[in-house]
Amino acid sequence: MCHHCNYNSILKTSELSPTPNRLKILEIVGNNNRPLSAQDIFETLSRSEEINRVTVYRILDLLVEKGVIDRISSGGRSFHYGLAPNKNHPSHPHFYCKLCGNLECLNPEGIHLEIEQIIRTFPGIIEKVEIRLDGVCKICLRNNKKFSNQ
Amino acid sequence: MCHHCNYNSILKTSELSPTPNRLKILEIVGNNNRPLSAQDIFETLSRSEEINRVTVYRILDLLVEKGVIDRISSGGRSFHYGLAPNKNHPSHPHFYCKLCGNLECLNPEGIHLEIEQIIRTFPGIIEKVEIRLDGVCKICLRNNKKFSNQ
DNA sequence: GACATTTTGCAAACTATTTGCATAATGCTG
DNA sequence: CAGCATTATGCAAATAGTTTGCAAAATGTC
Repeated sequence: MCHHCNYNSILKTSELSPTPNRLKILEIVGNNNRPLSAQDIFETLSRSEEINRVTVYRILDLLVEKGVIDRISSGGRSFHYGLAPNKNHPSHPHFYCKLCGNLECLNPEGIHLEIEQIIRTFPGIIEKVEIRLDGVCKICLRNNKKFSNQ
Repeated sequence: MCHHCNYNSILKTSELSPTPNRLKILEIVGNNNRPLSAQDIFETLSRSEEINRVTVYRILDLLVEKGVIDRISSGGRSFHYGLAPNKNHPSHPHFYCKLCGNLECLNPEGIHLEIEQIIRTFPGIIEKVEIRLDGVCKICLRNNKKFSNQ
């Protein structure tokens, strides 16, 4: 969730004209506290607008390409999208619940990743690092006897 | 790649009867130095055997469920599969090349992940941690002028 | 206002994976 | 070893998520 971002100017500085659709999709991604799937975004937007699913995919691709948002592996079949790390939003790990399929953001301070050695010695280019924890979330744990005694 | 594993006994201790197909799939996964997609495994196996793609998927699901192998998010659309961490194979990060789509294993010693605080305070169950670096691999870097001056 | 460019929609294709159901193989009991 | 239950596999079709091709609509430019 971002209260410091001017989405309009983010689009402009990324060489993207701020069309209504782009703006709305970026707002949905940015104002959410967890990475959303294309389907999530499509459904959210469809509640107030007429928009085609393909348009959502294309805008998401554009935003990823320009580095405005990140495409995140959910642990399930679909990609999820969240604001790319910047000064207001430090890079952070995610948690994927294998039962309900939800993806949530974890506190960036909880994790210390030392990776300099790899970056220094890796023969290619490293552009981003993704850390994901998989398991069962609090809610599914409560609803699921099977896991409650582990 | 595993030279210390007796796949047959791994299957048995996992309550799985060591059918020829299961054994062959586990061998392919275990003897490879990078996580493979179901398609990779299917193609490899098809060179010597008649096997159905669905059987490959089902066996992979079984092996994941029993904890013999890990299902790894590749960064692309398909899942990849590698031996689950054990005493011979410490958990390690992966690198995904966004150009060629290959996934490779990185040295486990290159990365230090401190995660105890999260594990201690997380209200659900954490079963596994996945670290993936994304970028452009050495080979694609060489073949791709576009990236060679970064 | 005419023309070029960009953005969106729609239908259809495509990739990876899963499901349902039938057959084949295997294991167990007497 | 026959009969039966269980497990493993195959095949066709369905599904989920995403991408592509092409045409229409919207926008920007002179």
